Amino acid sequence: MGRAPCCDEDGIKKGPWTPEEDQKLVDFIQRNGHGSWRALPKLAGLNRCGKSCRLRWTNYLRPDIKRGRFSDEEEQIIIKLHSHMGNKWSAIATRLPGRTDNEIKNYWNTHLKKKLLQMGIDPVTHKPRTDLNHLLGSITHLLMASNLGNLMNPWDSALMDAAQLAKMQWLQSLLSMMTTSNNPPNMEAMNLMGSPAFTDRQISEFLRSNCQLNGLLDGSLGVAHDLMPMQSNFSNLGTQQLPCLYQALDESCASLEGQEASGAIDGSGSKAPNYNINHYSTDNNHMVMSSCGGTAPGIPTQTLFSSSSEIVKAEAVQDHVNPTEISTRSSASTTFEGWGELNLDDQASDYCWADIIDQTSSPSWRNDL
DNA sequence: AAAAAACGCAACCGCTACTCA
DNA sequence: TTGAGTAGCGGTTGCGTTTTT
Repeated sequence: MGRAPCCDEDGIKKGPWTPEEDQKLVDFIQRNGHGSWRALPKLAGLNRCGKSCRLRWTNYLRPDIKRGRFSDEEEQIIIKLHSHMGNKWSAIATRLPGRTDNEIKNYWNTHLKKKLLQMGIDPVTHKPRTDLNHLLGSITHLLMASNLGNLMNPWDSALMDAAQLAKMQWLQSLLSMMTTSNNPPNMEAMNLMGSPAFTDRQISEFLRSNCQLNGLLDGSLGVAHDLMPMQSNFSNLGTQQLPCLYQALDESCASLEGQEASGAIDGSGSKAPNYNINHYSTDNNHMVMSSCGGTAPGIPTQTLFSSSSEIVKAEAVQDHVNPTEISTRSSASTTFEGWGELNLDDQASDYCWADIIDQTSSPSWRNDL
């Protein structure tokens, strides 16, 4: 090509438009039409490039532009059209009179995308989010809650009831199966998880027969087995309540992934960690384990390291835990303040369970492993 | 009350497609 | 057919505003 950009001349103004410039542009176009955009600035007495004038006119000054909030109907139209067309903003804009492609694009990126994510819908594919990463995130979220709760009093079965304990143990084992090559998924277990209703006794039995043999769980499993089995009908949960769960998960993961390691990890800073949690995620074919320490739930800092199928050998940096215990331990050596903010029995937790069970019961998920 | 972080939007940048000589 | 000029598109950035700490 080699053509010089239209706006690289010296002295051409850039940036926000002033009301005076707007008025000049509007007056000129109303009198003469825009004609050639390249010639327009000179003719209109504007020290702007033609491209800038065109954008200002089409995105802001055009008289038929609709201002204000997008209606629910408009939102639905955008979502529907985007599911068919993707990021074809100009094509979408032709179906929404008075809205510009730029406005729709901005609205999509700042509002609708988040909205879909919170509804558990992938904004790119417009299908439910069922990826393995997300599942791991869900599991990790619950494990984090589990670990934090146990720090308070790991042996108090009144506070960590049988159902909760069984769930957490099961999660640990599930995670191990997903991340350990020599522990292929147990089909019996998968069938159990896929059933519409199962009891904690069933979960407990499964754990006892499968996981303990593999050295994945510690003796605390018996607590769950010996207490009254509570019926857990996870699959009956409504999907309309998923948004809050996904939001919580996203926020949780974002806070984990966005933080840099700091003095809080090694204790050199003023804020020594008073809790520790582990976060697992996948990075292509590698497991990534994040060991996190912080002073309050929701704002952990992290150290990141990865190895191929060897997370159990990864070093637990900040609390010096025996590496072989990483996948099974349910408590940390340090104290934790503010654990009460994490309630394993809240609705979000249950929806998370529904999500996990739903996903792990599908044949495709098993194949992924 | 001040500082920091998050948010939202207008404008810009770079690329591609189209037109025309 | 080729290449210059132009318009349009989608991604990204910068900055003012709002919210949170």
